[in-house]
Formats: sequence, C-alpha cells, structure tokens
Amino acid sequence: MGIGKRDAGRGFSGPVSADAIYSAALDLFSRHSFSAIGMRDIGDQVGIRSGSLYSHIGSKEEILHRIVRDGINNYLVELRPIRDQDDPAADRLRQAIRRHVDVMSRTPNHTSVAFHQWQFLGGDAKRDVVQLRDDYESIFSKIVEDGVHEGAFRALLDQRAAVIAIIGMLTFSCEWYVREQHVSPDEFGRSLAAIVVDGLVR
Amino acid sequence: MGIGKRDAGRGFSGPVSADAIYSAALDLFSRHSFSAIGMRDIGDQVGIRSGSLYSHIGSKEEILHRIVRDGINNYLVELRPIRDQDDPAADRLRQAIRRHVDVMSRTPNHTSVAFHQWQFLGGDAKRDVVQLRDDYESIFSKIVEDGVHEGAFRALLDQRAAVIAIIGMLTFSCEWYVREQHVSPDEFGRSLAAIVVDGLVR
DNA sequence: CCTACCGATCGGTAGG
DNA sequence: CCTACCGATCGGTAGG
Repeated sequence: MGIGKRDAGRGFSGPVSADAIYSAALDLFSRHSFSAIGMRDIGDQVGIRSGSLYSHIGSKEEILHRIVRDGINNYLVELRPIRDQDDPAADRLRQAIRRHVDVMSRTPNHTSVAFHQWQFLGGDAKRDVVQLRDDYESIFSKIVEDGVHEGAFRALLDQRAAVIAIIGMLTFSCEWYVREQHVSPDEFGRSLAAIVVDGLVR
Repeated sequence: MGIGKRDAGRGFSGPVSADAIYSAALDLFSRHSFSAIGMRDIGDQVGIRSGSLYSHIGSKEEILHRIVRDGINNYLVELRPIRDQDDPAADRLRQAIRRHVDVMSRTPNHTSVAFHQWQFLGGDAKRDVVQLRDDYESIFSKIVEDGVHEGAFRALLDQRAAVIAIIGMLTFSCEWYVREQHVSPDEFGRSLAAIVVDGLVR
C-alpha cells in the first residue's frame, strides 16, 4: 500500500484541483453509489490522502450536491427553449425527447448520478435539487398540457400519467442505453419519441 | 433509551418471528435505503436488540435478497400467463401493463425495493436477482416481438428501445404513483397502456 | 499535502 | 433474547 495505491488511476501526479476531485467523484459515484464510495476512495483516485481533500472541498455531500445540480442543469438549459417554441405540442414533445437522449448520451455519468442518487442528499441540498427536478418535470407538464388544449392529444388522457410515463421512460432508459449502445443516440431518441407520441400500433 | 426505544413502532411485544423481521426491514428499506438502515434500526422496529436478530436471520444482505426476490416474483407469476395467452400482442401488452400497475399498487414496498435497491446486493445474490430481472424483461421482449411479427406494431420500430421504454415507464412511475395516488390503480394502468400502445396523438 | 488521530457507527459474534 | 464487545471503517479535524 501507500505510493502504489495512491497513484492508481492517475496518469500524472501534479497538484490536485477541486475540479479533479469532483470529476473523480463523479466517475466513482456513477460506477458504484454514493454510500459505497468513501473519501479514501476519492483520495486514491486523485492521488492524495483523504484528509487532504478537505483543503479543496467542503464535504462529501457537497460534492454530490454539485454533481446532481450540474447534472439536472444540463437538461434544463437544453429543454427550456424547446418548451417555449411556437411549434405544435406534438413536435415540441418529439424534440424534447430527442434532445433529452442527446444530453444523456453526452453526460451519461452526470445523468445517472443526478437522476438516481439525489436521494442521498438531505436538508437544504435535497430541497434544492428537488426544486430543480420540479423545474425539469414542469417542462414536460407544460408541453403535455399544451397538447391537450390544442386538441392534438387524446382528450380523455390522464395528463399526470402521461408526464410520469414520459419522464420515467427517459430517466430509466438511460442506464440501459448507455450500457448497450445498440443504436446511435439519434436513432434511440427518434424511437422513444415515436413510441410515446405515435404509439406502438400502426 | 432502552425500553422506550425498543418498543417504538410495535403495538405489542410477543416473541419475534423471522417474518416480522423481514417485514420490518421491508418497511425501513422502502422508506429509506438499504445502506441507510442499520441492524440496530431493524432491531428497534421489532423490539429486540440487533444482536438477537441473528438467531432468526443470517445476514443483512440475506434479508435484502429475499425481499428483492419476492418482489420480482410477484410480477413474474402474474405476467407469465399473460405473455402466453393467444390474444393479439397489442391486447397482451395492454393487459401486461395494467397487471403490472395492479401488482405495484398491491405491493408498493416490495416493488420499490426490488426495482431500485437490488444494486446493493453482490456476488451470488446479485447474479440471482439479475436473472430474475432478465426473466421479467423477457416477458415484454416476447410480446413486443410477437407484435412486430404479427404486423400489428410499426415495422421500423426499434424493438429494444420499445422494451426499454415500457419497462422504464413502469418501473419509474411506481414511486410517483404510490406517492400521489391521483387516480385509481385501474385508471392509471389504462392510461399507461393507452400511451404506449396507442400513443399520445389522436 | 502529510501523518496521526478523533468519535461514531457499522455488521456480526461470544457466552450466557 | 440479553449484555458486552470485536475489528473495521466511516467522515472529518488538528497540527504541522
């Protein structure tokens, strides 16, 4: 132990930045889970002792908070403009689904941590990210609502069920798609959009 | 501490059974998470000291293994017969989705642990439940495949994407539905089936 | 950025 | 089913 372990996973051994610690933690949290990773693991990954991490970061939870926040913001900045366009709701929904898959394919680690591990946060940090999640949800709520008002979506539709179904599909399919990569992100996005908007039956 | 704490959450204080321990753990795991719950919490819940739990159960992980196994089996026993019926694939898919929601509404705690916390298992236990998950997935894979062969589902469809979308929608919507209960389970199941099979646009 | 260490807590066991 | 305790590990701090 000692030197050999501390350098594991690092190609060089210059001074360590806060960003390097966040991205090491991002990698570890996404491959394992927040509770399974210790500060000593993060220290090993960047090549310093766990105690030394605290001159760059405040706490373990603060790291997770930033990762989750950034992970959700990646979606908000891309999806808000789509929500606010003038296109018909069905088109906006297709675009939003495809864009979601695009963001997911570019930020797979942020995504899996942001959507699955925010539960390990507590107190103010949890309240903060729940607010961000609500903002994310409201984008799809708005589009579905518009679609019903336009008369484009079936009228008897349970709007809340539709929103839950869309977000559930997007959130959960992430893990599997990233693992399998059976088609390109663009094709996968088109397929998901077609299923939700047009249905399976022809 | 002591007596008062040990009796917390229990209406009486007879001898403790293994089943009582499993159901106390089920409740705690579903409300919090496997890693956040200690053996001392489970002991408190059933009214005995944590060390005494081990005369009824083997280990903490064994408890989770059984809960996850039972949770997935609840779905397998209900969905396999639907997969094997002679009805058209679109009808079977609608039935399977509605039945899934029905099982979920009857076993919400098992469901949330089985579908979200199996990752805390390792070794043989993990391999075992991954096999059960695969069995569950294959039910929907089969129905989707049948639908494409029948010519009932759109031909250019990415079958794998369809299966991922369906399961993702069902798995993730569980948490939210149980929390919100905005409509009856039957209505919610009908809505999800309509969205996937018929699509949002009319 | 290190060594050394804190108090707390973990799953699990021994012995009765 | 209890008390008492095990070795390990946790996030985080002190002092240099």
